[in-house]
Amino acid sequence: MKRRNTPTKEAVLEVLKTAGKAMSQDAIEQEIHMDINRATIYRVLNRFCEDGVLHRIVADDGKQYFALSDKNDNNKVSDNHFHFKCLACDTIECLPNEVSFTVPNAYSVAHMNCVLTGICKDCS
Amino acid sequence: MKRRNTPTKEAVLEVLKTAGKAMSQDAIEQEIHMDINRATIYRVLNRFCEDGVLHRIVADDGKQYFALSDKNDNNKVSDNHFHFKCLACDTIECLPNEVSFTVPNAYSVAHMNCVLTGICKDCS
DNA sequence: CTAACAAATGCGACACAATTGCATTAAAGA
DNA sequence: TCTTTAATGCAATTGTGTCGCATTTGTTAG
Ligand SMILES: [Mn+2]
Ligand SMILES: [Mn+2]
Ligand SMILES: [Zn+2]
Ligand SMILES: [Zn+2]
Repeated sequence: MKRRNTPTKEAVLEVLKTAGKAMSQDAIEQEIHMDINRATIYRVLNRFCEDGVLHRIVADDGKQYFALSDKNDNNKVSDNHFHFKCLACDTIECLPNEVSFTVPNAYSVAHMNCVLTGICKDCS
Repeated sequence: MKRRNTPTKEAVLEVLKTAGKAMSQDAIEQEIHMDINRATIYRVLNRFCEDGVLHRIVADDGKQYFALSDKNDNNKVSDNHFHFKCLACDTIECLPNEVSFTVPNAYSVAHMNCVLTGICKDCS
């Protein structure tokens, strides 16, 4: 079960670091200058999510997008921030703003997927 | 462009009213005791969303769920509340709690899709 | 009540995202 | 260098949602 270092892993991570925004599998594949199989990219992305290196955002198009995770002090993944999808430039990004919520009694929240849609700073 | 009343429309609405929670197309189809085509149900649901009768939630499984809209005073649809997906009973429901957010300067928000996941009151 | 128009439906095909089984390749430690 | 098994490529598969087109049916005008 120990993870191995592979060119694919590094390439995927590099693309996401450079982009600085959330990306889908096909967007990543386009940016990678290597011929890597679709399924492999998905597997790499899923493993990164399991390991807390990335986090997954599901947008209202039903597609999965992936972005780097900043782990906090406790090495715990935090997906507790809003995401923003721009209707103009079609970019999905992590906002710094935390999701603050209250839920009715006896509900407990394990994780969240919150996407705001509108016009981003670059397109306004 | 004027809408017509059909048995399908009424059946779909009835199912959603009775359920009192968000449902996917296939869940609705199972609950309807009529043989209605998949595409037709989708078209009915889409029309209801256009008309503000329903609103659409995209969960983190990438699927669309539909729930009744309470229109507010101005007859405007409000999807600005949290949704909750229970990991135990697999139910998706509208929470009464509003989504309050702040976004960085020059961002403008048109709509939102916020789903919290965890354990609901019935399952805790 | 009937005819005419167009909205709604059924059916099949399609598009697309994501996953899976299985044979093959290659990373890492001994 | 050898062994182990994680990672990959490929093809097939699953699943959701949409679309074109012929047909049906709700609505309204006459
Ligand atoms: Mn994020
Ligand atoms: Mn809702
Ligand atoms: Zn933008
Ligand atoms: Zn529950």
